[in-house]
Amino acid sequence: MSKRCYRQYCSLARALDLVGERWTLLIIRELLSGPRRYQELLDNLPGIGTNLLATRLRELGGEGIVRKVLLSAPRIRAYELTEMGRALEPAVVELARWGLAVRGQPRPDDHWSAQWSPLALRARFQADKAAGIDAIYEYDVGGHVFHARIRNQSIETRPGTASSPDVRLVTDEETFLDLATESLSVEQAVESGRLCLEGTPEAIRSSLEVFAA
Amino acid sequence: MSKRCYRQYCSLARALDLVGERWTLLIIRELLSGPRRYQELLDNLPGIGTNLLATRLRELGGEGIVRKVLLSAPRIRAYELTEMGRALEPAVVELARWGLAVRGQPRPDDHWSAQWSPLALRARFQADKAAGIDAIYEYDVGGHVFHARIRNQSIETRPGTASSPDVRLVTDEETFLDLATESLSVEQAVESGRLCLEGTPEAIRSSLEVFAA
DNA sequence: CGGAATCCTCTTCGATACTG
DNA sequence: CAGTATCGAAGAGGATTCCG
Repeated sequence: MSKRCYRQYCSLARALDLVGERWTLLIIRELLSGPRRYQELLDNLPGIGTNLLATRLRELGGEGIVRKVLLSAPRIRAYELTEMGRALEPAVVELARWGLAVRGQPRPDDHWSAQWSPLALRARFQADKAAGIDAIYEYDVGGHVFHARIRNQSIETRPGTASSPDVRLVTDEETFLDLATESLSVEQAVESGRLCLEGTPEAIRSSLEVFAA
Repeated sequence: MSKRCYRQYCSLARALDLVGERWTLLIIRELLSGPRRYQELLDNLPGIGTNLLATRLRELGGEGIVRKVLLSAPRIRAYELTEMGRALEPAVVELARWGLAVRGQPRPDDHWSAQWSPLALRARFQADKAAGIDAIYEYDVGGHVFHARIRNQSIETRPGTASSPDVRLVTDEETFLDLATESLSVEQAVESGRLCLEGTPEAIRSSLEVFAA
């Protein structure tokens, strides 16, 4: 009757007992950028099936990884990560970092969302190249705005604008994807007007270098 | 007829397409400690079912994550990680680190193996407490010997003895497990003769502190 | 209308038995 | 010892229906 599990006293096996099932870590990925409503999750997880999403959310709720909340303003129901859920972030980032090397090029019917940009940036972040950098970079990818704070050779990302970013990067979704897949260089993107970079030349250089392939 | 996948251009989703299926990351965990033969994998993964192990190994082989090798001396077949496979280590460690907080106590029929001790140590390793430490610790857990090298606030573990370790820790499997679950303190274990620690008092103190809960 | 539970089909899993 | 074959059980995916 109870959920399938590995029956091993190993912290990896226990972690996988809780979040190792199909779709679970992708749900966590969605919620890592903030509370989301049921329909938003369905939209960004094409193929999941409504029953499975409901089941996963219930399980994650029971395990204390996700909780239901009422967003203020328009009081609508949504799901958000608990502290235990947010603690999965390093693991998610490391998996994504590994995935970078194996992901290849997009396939014709691959889904893609600008909401994944913060995770993509964090996966590409290279701590060793960030020594001595203390800066805030703001990104606007087709209207999805977020910013990253680089400090102590680590990175944090948050939704929304930053108060006084050292660099602002504005582009559309297609260009950002082209940059991510390295089918377009930053120089080409700027020259063709598809990418706008604001900041001192030195700050811009740093902001690109810490994510260099 | 190809394998089930998420059809998302996201490096996390791609990673999970390759290693997100049931048992896969546990197979990787086993192989992270070195080449293993088919039967060894079956023994340490109770419940996996021989067909599923064969299927996973075939898939991982096709993806370039695992390869078959012939061990020298007695020429026996075994499986080992490719470089791409070993690159999963940080992700596995981060998942295990998260699992530490949620794993609870062993359940009656949980399987446990001393071979998981290196991973357990790495999951508990606290980089911030390792500043200034450059040392080698050797562990003998019921005859399973491995050593850890701490340097630059990072840890590496390898099977076998070290040439001149700063600390040697010798214990039996049960005691190591009791220490891991924190149902026994190091002091109690030493007093009762279940744990033997060799090294200078300062080195011993450090060797415990970097893994402190 | 958004948020889920139900139903049904297909795939995967797990256990055992079997083979090179 | 290293797998393959088989089959019942459980899980996944899609459409539809129900609930508020």
